This record gives sequence, structure tokens and C-alpha cells, in this order.
Amino acid sequence: MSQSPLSIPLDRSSPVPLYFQCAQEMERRILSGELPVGTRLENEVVLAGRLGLSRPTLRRAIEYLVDRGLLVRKRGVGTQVVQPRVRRPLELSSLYDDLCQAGQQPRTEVRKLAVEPAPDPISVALELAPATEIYVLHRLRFAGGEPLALLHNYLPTHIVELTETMLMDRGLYEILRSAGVTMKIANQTIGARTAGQAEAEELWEEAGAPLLTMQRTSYNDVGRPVEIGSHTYRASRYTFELTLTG
Amino acid sequence: MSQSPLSIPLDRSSPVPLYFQCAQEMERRILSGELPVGTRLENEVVLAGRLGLSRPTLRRAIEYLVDRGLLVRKRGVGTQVVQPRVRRPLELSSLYDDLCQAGQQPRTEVRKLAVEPAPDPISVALELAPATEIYVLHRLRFAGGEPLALLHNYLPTHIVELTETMLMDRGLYEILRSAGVTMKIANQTIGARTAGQAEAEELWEEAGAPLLTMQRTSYNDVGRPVEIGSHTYRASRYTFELTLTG
DNA sequence: GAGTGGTCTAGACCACTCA
DNA sequence: GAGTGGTCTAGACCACTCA
Repeated sequence: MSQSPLSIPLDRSSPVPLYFQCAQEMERRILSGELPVGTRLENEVVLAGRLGLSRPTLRRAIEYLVDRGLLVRKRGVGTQVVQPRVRRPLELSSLYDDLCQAGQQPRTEVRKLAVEPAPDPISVALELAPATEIYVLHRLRFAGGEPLALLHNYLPTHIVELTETMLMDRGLYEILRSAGVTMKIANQTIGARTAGQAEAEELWEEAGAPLLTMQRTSYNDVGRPVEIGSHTYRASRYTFELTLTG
Repeated sequence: MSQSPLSIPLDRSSPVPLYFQCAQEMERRILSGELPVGTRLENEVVLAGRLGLSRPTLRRAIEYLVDRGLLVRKRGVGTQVVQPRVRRPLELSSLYDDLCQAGQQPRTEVRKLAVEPAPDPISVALELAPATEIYVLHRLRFAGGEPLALLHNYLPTHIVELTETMLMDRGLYEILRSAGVTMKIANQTIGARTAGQAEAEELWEEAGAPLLTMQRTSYNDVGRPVEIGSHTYRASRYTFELTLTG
């Protein structure tokens, strides 16, 4: 449990906040091993003085790293580097982006893109008047040349204009984001069932094969629903990974 | 979008921090509807003055509610009440506690409780020397009189002493917590498969029935692994619900 | 240009931990 | 009792939003 007199270069002319510059540099040193697991930081008052920051600003940097699971603080004891365990702090992410990042070369077939009156459960969940016209979207997502998932989505028409071309090149979340729609929160339900004949054929599986299912409703920054997804994944090729904190 | 001159009673002699008293009272008013969705708070300087708090303290209260998805802040614009959408901010929770809360009367059958040398993948994941002795625990969890899940767990022996009796009455997480073990973070992988003959019988399903699977490694506050779980749920009776934020 | 939240300072007092 | 993080204050200047 070594101590470490930390020195961090800060650029006060940068638009990047000082607490964030500080946090990022500390994160880099922890992940690179320069600050090994078990290292104890100097106390906040001394460290703030050394870095030329006020204590609240330093505390904000430390808080950021505590939230991300890289440091632990104990009152009366001190602040210590811990083994980072977070895969990712469970962000609102899109399958398309995840596959891109994993180098899986996603491809999308648009099976249906229509504007139709919303069925009752959908209009209720989207908080629209009954039978309001909405986008109904069916896609088949491929990765590495094989089908991975059937994606069904329902969206109000007023938030974005969708075309088949843009849906082939990009994930739905990215399209929404670039249209200025902010997705802030989503409720998901993950379950499993076995494949029927039709979807088995679409997904190159046998009837009775295990499938992962995910229903999701996404909400924007003021809590209005912006999208419903009802997706089906081949269990043989897909799992959900998540990190919980408590 | 009404404005609201907020007045909150604060007890400065209480050990509960002022920012938290403030946040909890605001949360109560939002959830009770006294502060309806869309309400705009006064600006931070004025509100801090009205409440008799410094602005940083008020900001800390607001931050807490922003994190929980009850308020949104926009620079240059203001702070506004939003529709709460969080089922729960995805905590590290135990199946046993969840079932209790849902009034499902969980029951546990302990199928195996043994101390055995750890197989290689387990000792690696628990960061123990090869073949270190560990607890191997198999349980069958019932809810509402029917089997719900097969629970397999692996734990180092030095962190807690387990007996069959205590495992029948309580969830594993509660036992660990009351033994002073803090679970801080967990990585989970959720997947699906179909049931084999043996587990189908244990779970009162047919062979080939869909099952949800969850592998989990839990870590304590300094990032040491404390438990591995490998669980199998009846897809007909169980789903994972979670709330994502971004 | 008026109003908003975002960042930052330089202190203060306190509760907790541990030898 | 020495050392630590937790809370709180009363300011300051700034970037952003919107009419």
C-alpha cells in the first residue's frame, strides 16, 4: 500500500474543467498501472495544495473516479486505488454501435418501414392518442455475415423522419441522436423463449432454438417516451453484459 | 410550466446532511405530485437564498435528484421536474430480497453445501491459488410454491461461514452483508438456452423449455472477488428488469 | 442583454478511524 | 490525539440560452 506524491499538469486556459482534467489524468495513470492497485493517495488537503486546486475541485475529480469504481474513499482512513472491475457502467447503448466497436461489421436489412395507426398498447406506452400514426419498423441485424437479431421498433412520427437508406447505414439510436433527440433513460425487460418456425428461418436457427428477448421503452430528457423496441436475439450468438453497482 | 416558490423545513441539529434533507423533501413532493411534472424551479441563487442554504449545498441536493432522473437541468434555461421513469436505478440486489418485496414468499432448498477444491476457472475468477478450498453451493429457489431458479454459487471460505440452516431462511447476499462483506460491484452476463432433462425436472419444465441464464462475479469495495453465481431461471416465470441511463 | 446553470476558490467545522 | 474524508459557506467569474 504505497503512498504516491501525485503531480498533474493542468491547463487553466483550456475549456475542459480542471476537475475533469485532473480526473482523466488520474484515470489514465490507474489504468496504465502508474498508480497500481492499493496505492493510497495523499489526503485531500495536501493533494489539493500540491496540484494547485481548491479542495472542492479536487474532491469533484476524486468523486468522479469513485463513481467509476477506480477509487475508494473511507472517512478517517483515506483514498485508495482499487482494481477496476467495470466493463462499462451500463450505458444506454445501441446494438449497432456495440457491434461496430467489437469489430463485428454489422449489416441491417430493413424488412418493413411503414407509417400506421398505433395499436392500443403501443399508443399507450408512447403516450399518444389512440390510433395516432407511428413508424413501424422491422429490421434484421447481421453481424459477421450471420443474422443476429430481429429488431422491431415503434416511434412517433413527429420526432424524426426515417428512410430505408439511412436505416441501412446507421443504428436507430444514432439517427435519433443526430436528429436532436436525446435518449436519457430506458426501461428494459430481458427474457427468453423458444423460436417459432418463421423467426427460426429468419435467424438461421431451428424451431425451438432458445432466443433472448428484450423489450425497451426509451424516454428523452424530460421523460417523454420516444421509442419502443421489441427485439429478439439468437441466444447462441448473443448475451447481455452489464455491470451493477450498489 | 408553472413556477414554484419552494419552502423546505431544514433541521440543522439533525445528523442528516442538509443537502440530503433538502433532496428527500423535494423527492417526496415530486412523487406525491405537489411538484407536478413540468414545474420549473426557481434559479439556484434565489432558491438557495429562500431555503437558507449556500448555493453549493442546494446544487448538491439538485444533483442528487438529477442523477435519480427526477429533475433536468439545462444551462441558460433552468431546472425542471420530469416524469420519473426509473423502476429502480439498477442496484446490486438479491433475488431473495426482490421476491420478498414482491410478496412472493420465497423458499430455498439447499441441494449441496460443501467445501471443495476450486476447479481452475473458479479459482482464477476468485483470484485464489489453484485448488484452494471454496464453498460450493447449489440451491433451488421456490416462489409462490413453484420452482423459479437453480442457483449455483462459489465463495472463498475465509469471508464467511455458511450453514444449511441460515441458507434456508435468508438470501446469500443478506448473509454476506451481515457478515460484514460489502458487495460493491458485479459483472453479469445474461443469456438463454434450452433445458436439459435433469434441470427440466428440477424446475418442473419440459426438456427443451427456454431458460434464462445469469453468470455473475461480485466484488467488494476494494475490488476483490467475493462470490461467483451461475443461475438458471425458468423463462416462463422470470425476466430481468432494468433501467439504463445515458 | 438578462437570466440561467457550470466551475472554482479559500476557507470552516465536524465525525469518523486507528494507533 | 493525530489524521482522514464529509459537509457547508459566501462568494467569484464564466458559458450558454433565448428573446
